[in-house]
Amino acid sequence: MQDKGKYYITTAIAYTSGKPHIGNTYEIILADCIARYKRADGFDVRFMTGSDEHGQKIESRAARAGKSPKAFVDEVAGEIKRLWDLVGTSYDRFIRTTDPDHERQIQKIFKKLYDQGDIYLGHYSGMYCQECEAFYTPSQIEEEGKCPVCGSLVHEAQEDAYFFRMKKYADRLIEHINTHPEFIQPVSRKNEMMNNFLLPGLQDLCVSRSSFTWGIPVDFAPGHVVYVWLDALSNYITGLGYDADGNSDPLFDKYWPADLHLIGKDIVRFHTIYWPIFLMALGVELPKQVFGHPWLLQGGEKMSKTKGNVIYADDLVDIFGVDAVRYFVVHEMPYENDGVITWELVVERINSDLANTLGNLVNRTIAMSNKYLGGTVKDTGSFAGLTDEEAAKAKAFDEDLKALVTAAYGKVEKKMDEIRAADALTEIFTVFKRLNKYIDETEPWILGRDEAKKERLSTVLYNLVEGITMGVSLLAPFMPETAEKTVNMLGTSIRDFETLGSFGADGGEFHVTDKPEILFARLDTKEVMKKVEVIMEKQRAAAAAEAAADAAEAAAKDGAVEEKTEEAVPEVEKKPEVSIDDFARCQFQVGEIIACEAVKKSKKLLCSQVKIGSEVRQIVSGIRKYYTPEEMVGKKVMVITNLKPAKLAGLMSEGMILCAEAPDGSLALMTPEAGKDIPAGSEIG
RNA sequence: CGCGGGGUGGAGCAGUCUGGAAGCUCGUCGGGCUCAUAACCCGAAGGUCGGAGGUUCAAAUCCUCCCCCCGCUACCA
Repeated sequence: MQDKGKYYITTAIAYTSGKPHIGNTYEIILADCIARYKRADGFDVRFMTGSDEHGQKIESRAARAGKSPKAFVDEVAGEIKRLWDLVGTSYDRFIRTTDPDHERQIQKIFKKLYDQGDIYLGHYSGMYCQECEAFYTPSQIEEEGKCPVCGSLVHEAQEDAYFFRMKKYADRLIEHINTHPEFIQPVSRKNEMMNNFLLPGLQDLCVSRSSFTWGIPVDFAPGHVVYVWLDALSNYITGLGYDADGNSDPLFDKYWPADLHLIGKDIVRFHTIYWPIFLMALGVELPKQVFGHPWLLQGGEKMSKTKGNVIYADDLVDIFGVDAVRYFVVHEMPYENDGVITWELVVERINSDLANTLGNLVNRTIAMSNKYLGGTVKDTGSFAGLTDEEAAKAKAFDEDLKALVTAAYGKVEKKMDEIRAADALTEIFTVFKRLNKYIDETEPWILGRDEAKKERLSTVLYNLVEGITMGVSLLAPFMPETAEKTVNMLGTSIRDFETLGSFGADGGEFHVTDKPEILFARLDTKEVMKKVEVIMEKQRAAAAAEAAADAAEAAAKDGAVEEKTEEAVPEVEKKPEVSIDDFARCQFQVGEIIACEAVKKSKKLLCSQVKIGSEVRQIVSGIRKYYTPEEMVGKKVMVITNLKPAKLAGLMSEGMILCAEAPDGSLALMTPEAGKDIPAGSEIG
């Protein structure tokens, strides 16, 4: 095979705070498809992925689990690696930021940057959210001191910290981006980076922390650990044996700079601004390209545990098999917009593309080869037994078929060069669709009835076997197991890409198996959904347990501050004991809702007129998601009536209608027992 | 005027940068075929490309204004 040089591809390293879902796994699968494709295409490929294991969040998760941070990340990294292996990824190294060689290099890099004046000591102050591991400006903080992102409490924090002088390199980076239009992909991201960060002026980046200990120690500054981005991003070079003192491993010299950093669109900024600047400071070449891929959404929404709609790779693989999952995620992801996954969509794709188009094609080809020719097909080149007219038609069919099949590689290559993997798959499947059509054109079952046309029949089936083999060879990087199984059944082998330009490169005779296996059986959505229900049920239970633990932890940390938690089981945070007098200060009464309408300016609020004894009060409630204005009217509800009035979405609210909140967040009104006629205004106590 | 992403035949999308016959997959309907996994092949119906203006010989594509949907943000007593 011809040598096209080296190709170094990386994925983002996964954060070891929990199990990655299929959206995260997509990135690894895509990277693997590219890596396998490049290998097959003649490149010397190095493919690296791994896990990001430091930080305060992990420190506290570990503490909660009663484990040391190392034991905790060992477990999670093991889980991540298991998933990556499960989907068949062919990485050359799975790097962990806790690997000793990585840690040692990070310390040296930090020292080097400090010594040359790129890093300086300063201090950081602001409101800090532990859950997000981020500081927020006062304007971002919600009332009650909550984090704008995750809603947990933020703390006033100040700490000594080392900073990196970003401005120093900004002009060089802008120049680089302008002169290398391929550097940031898709291009829309490039404009975002330029307009939002680079052109307004970069802020220095905090690169150390002293408020927690689970990180790589800064060796010359006790109490400081290296903060996430310098630590995590550097994996791309430490994983190749980069050495800050100039004694890098030959691997580094060979594979760096990276040809492609494949990452999610949310971390484009770090990879196209901070990472290149770090490299400039180190005097190391910049990566050639950063591709920020879109997200895979569950039915149009982000996957979240509290919504209970997370889809995991292992569950998908259990039900559909590895290759079907790989096919789905790669095929379904558009280039720039987010893709959608639902269980139903997976079934649909598998049935139409994998079972009907590919599986059935292979099956019918093998069946006919056995039925008519005893399993041996060969290119006879003969049109014996055909009329001149039939022969002419036959020739035209063959030529048309061969033209399409031999052109496929070029088309796929072009798509893969642009990292348009979904389009590449589509190109490959047009080959299989064309082959199905060829069967109808040539009608082998009719040829099979006439002994005189047997040679032509053999050629037809040979063309099919050959065409499938060529198509499947292109498919192999995406669906390795399927490709292997198919060529085994056909009695052929996976072809080198460089042979795909000509038809019949591998000889003129094949022997297909007499025991064909169904590659992809058609699936019944209902059957699949039954299994899915079981999985989702399990997941909800697990999420409930985790959320309860989170809530407990938050409560322990913040003291008994009242907080609306999202726990999924009715394990409610305990409040401090109150005296009967405290309780007696609250006044609860029965109210009857006499009118109710949705609040225009809000999505969540209902505005009710509530009759309480002789007065009518206006109360605004956040229950629109669970009750319509119509069904509210006439209900008798429990109201706290001496609550200080407040303005909500511009409307006065004089009191609060009490509800019970179920684990999933849904609400139910508290109403007097059915059958007892309690007048509106009655006191509850 | 909070930020961002969208609105293209029943569903999901491509096409928009670089104007030039509206395309793909699924579904529906009709036909063909019987080798095959009720699969495969052919054909048809179905869209004023969110709306209104404008530029142009020509607009899904460029310009202006407006409407709607989805995230984020805020209200959730």
